[in-house]
Amino acid sequence: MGAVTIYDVAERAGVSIKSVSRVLNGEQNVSVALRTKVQEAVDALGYRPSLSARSLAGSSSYLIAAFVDADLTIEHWRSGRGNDYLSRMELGALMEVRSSGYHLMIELVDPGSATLERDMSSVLGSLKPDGVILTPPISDASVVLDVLEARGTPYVRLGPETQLDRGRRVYMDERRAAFDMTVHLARLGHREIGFIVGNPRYAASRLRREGFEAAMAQHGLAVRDDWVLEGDFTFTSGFECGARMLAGVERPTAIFASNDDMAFGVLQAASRGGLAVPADLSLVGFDDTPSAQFSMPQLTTVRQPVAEMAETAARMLISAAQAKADDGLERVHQAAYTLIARESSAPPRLARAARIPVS
Amino acid sequence: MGAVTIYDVAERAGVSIKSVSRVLNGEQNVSVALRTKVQEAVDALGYRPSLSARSLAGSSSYLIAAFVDADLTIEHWRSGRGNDYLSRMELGALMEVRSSGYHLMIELVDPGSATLERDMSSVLGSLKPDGVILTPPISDASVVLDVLEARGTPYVRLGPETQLDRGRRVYMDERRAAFDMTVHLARLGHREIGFIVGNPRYAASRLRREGFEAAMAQHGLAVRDDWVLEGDFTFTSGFECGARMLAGVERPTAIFASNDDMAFGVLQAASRGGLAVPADLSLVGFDDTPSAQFSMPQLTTVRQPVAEMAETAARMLISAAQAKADDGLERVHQAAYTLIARESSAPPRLARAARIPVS
DNA sequence: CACCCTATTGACAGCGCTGTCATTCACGGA
DNA sequence: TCCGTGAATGACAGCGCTGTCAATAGGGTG
Repeated sequence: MGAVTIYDVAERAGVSIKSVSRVLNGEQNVSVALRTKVQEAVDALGYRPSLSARSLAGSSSYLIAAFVDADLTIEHWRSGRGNDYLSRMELGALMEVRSSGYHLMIELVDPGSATLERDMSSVLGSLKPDGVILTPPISDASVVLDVLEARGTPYVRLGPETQLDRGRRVYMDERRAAFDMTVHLARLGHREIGFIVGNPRYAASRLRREGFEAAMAQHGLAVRDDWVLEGDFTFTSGFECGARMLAGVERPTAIFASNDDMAFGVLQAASRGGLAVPADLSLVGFDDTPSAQFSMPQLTTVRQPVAEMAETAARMLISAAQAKADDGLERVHQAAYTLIARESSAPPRLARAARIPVS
Repeated sequence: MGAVTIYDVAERAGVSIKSVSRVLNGEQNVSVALRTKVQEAVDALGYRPSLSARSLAGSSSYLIAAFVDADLTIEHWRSGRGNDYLSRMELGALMEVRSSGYHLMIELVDPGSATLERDMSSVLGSLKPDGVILTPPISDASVVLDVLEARGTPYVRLGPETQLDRGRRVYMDERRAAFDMTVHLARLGHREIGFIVGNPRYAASRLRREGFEAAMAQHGLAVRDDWVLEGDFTFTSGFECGARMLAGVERPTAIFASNDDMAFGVLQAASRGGLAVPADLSLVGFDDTPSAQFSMPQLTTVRQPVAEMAETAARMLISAAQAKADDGLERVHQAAYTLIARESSAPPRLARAARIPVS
């Protein structure tokens, strides 16, 4: 009943199990005749090697694990909301992994756990993954890197900020993307630009802010303290920051939120305050969440190619697992972002008067 | 170096490996003294049994697989968009699986493949999962059910429509939810209600439509053919259907889209046509995607507890795997939906004249 | 022709567990 | 006293592969 083993294949092909194994693993020094015989038997029987037997006997497990922050996941789980980043990451990893005959396993990691080191060892010990993908903010958990290195398990960090010399990484130039976005606003004619910072737990928050500030400086624009507010990447925090920033007599003509969710919060706040976007206020975000295309107005934002990045990460790990020598392999990959200008950003109204809401 | 095996534990505890195994698996007839000794050694060494060895030697693999439609996934992957349903499903499954020491593996299945049967056998053969969660539209792929049954692998179908007697299932009463939503509109005073059907590939599309029609009938409202349009669950299709439905001289005072994405499409179309929601048009969706809270107006919709459903599914599978006898286990579970009334639905304007856009 | 090499194939041990069967021991009844 | 019984533990054989090492067969060389 589907329980086809290597013995069945060997018997049918009239060869030893080792030869079957050789063909399956594409080893050298296998005659064409053998290869064909085995291949035929494999096809006829619909044989697929058992993952567990392979990983138990050999040095590779054909498994790639993705480590995801447990807190973040629990938070999403509680709120009943999906995680777009995670989902896109997975899609990418899945596509790559699948085409190479590997499997993907998602593991939750709690970087705050007192027993983190032990937890990690346990997971790695019981799974023996050939490679691990670290997603933010795990990418920067140095204990995790330590354990991984101690075990010699190859890993790729997605969007890490610290200790950039450790391990492999795939990242996007967040700083420059934020810079570009700010320039986009400046070019439209905005001089009074507000900024909403993201969750300090994520490295990206700092980078985006830096990019913003650098661009402002370069264009000779003042960064006003009361127009740089701290959010935490949630809609609610965006709403609050937006409301606060727009409440004053003086208010920015454009707001750059560190992510789309917060931008939607600002949009809501603006609309409550009777301000039209982009007529009265230009608004831009970051991430290109699905909603960015559905919102009214559609949101100008930066698209991060998360799926592609995960694909690259998976590919790096798989080639690392397959290569005998560890050199000559790509260790760092920078992914290209895209600034997507949609409806929510436009030139500011020229007359100051015009900025007073009609109500 | 983390490579702790059962032998190490046995040695440290001064017992046989079999005893360690017994304690680990909570078998009967184990003295308290033994249990404590072993437990101590396990803790001290930070031991975790190897997944592959366990699954190779024993009858269970501690693995739950989720089968996901490959086409759908590829589509999402291409568009660079995450999959909210999938993400929520995973979160739920992950939480449950994790608390029981199981692992979750996502596998893509192409139900249209000519070699589907073989593919399935291969995957099941190489993974040997203790249970499988089927997501729509795989839940209704009878070949998949066949193979699963032939191998005796327990499975849970999420939201299946056909062959309801097969396997276990966790579902939501889509029909009744759509019924309730329609009643919600009728109670607000709407008599001219349009409907946008979902992708025919999904069973839910039919059920939602039936619920709509039943409610209309019960309230003595006419279902107009030109106000029931066929979409495919995408924003674009919603936009098109919406535009078409709102273009005529006569147009509905409310539109019920079979999912949120299409509702957003309608919203866009309405807004292009100068219609305000909900003043000129009430609009409701289905799914409660994240955007539903961020949109303006916020969307009235039905929340499907996907994460909970997946949790339940995982729990069913795990208890099935652990139970010796297969009886007395829950095989069918109905999840509760929630109708979330937000800003996008309101009473229709009374005067017909008022429905002409001000432009 | 003896001899060394390389290409090809097979035999076999073992990876770290679980399942099966055997062993031991204490206890109770005939 | 002897035997049956059940509880507690251990010995050992695999699960289905891969890694290692041995064996065999050509092929070229001096």
